[in-house]
Amino acid sequence: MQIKEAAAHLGVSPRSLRHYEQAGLLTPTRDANGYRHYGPADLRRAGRIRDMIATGFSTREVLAMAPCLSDDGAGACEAGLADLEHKLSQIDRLITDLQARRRTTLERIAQFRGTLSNANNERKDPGHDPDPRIAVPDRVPRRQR
Amino acid sequence: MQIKEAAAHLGVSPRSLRHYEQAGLLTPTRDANGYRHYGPADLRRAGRIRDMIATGFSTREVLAMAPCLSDDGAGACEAGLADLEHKLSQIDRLITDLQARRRTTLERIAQFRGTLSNANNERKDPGHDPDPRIAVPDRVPRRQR
DNA sequence: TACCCCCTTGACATTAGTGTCAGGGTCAAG
DNA sequence: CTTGACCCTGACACTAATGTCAAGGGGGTA
Repeated sequence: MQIKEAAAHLGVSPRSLRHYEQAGLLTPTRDANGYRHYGPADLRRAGRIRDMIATGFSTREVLAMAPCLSDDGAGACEAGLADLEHKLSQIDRLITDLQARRRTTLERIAQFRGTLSNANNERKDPGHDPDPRIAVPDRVPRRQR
Repeated sequence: MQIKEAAAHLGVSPRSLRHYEQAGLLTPTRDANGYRHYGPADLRRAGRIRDMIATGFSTREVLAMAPCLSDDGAGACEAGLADLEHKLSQIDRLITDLQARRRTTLERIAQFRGTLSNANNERKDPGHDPDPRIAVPDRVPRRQR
């Protein structure tokens, strides 16, 4: 599969695929004419990279846990595991918050619609009090290099 | 609470807080001397913004769903809701993938350790075959402006 | 009062991801 | 053989997030 088709499948630009490759994250084979060839494994890997990038990882960070990215090889993944779990917890926190906000928002909308449909209902918002806890992620000013 | 303390609580730099403010995401009050004052609501909001940014949203995207960000007000949030659910699904996909990869990685490590502790065990990796489906996010080249 | 630490705004620098273009090759269809 | 649609590399541009510095003010404490 050539780069344009692979990019289309992944929903990214060919430019981005080349960028991932340049960052050392992806190494598609080359056809005799020098064209990049993306096999199924390359597509899976690229999909993971694409998701990582889309979720706030930098290519350097992804590279740091590259061993965890490949389909095979349980090798030197321990190093990246900490980073991975750590980012996972960050994302979990956000997800939880997002879902909570989504729930309360839907409730508000439902209530709003209810208020509209029988306007004489004077029930006030009970105040559902979002979790006031401030989650503190570790400050990593910018990956040293 | 002044900016330095707020930033410390949130795990970001004062510079970033000013940046969020400049992007129209946050509006802390000002003390008589002109210093920014961050109340609990400001901290909660800033925490959400920080998480959004850390998870790949741009300030423009966050701004687009600003109504959904405040503690109160179920108002014009519908517009942002689509974006929000949409990104939520992206994140869900990644989370699922990450958790799956984490599971299999842990399995590999466990197996590796097992292989080490009794080296005469010649059992091969059964090949757990990660989901080959390539999830395709919608291609949004770059938010038009 | 002097000192220190915090604050303000504004400017400039850096980095990452990405778009886009130029100059040139591959290859299949007409 | 020409044409059109791909591909390649390399370069330049843009944007967003962030760091950092300069110039100056606020305010508590020795």
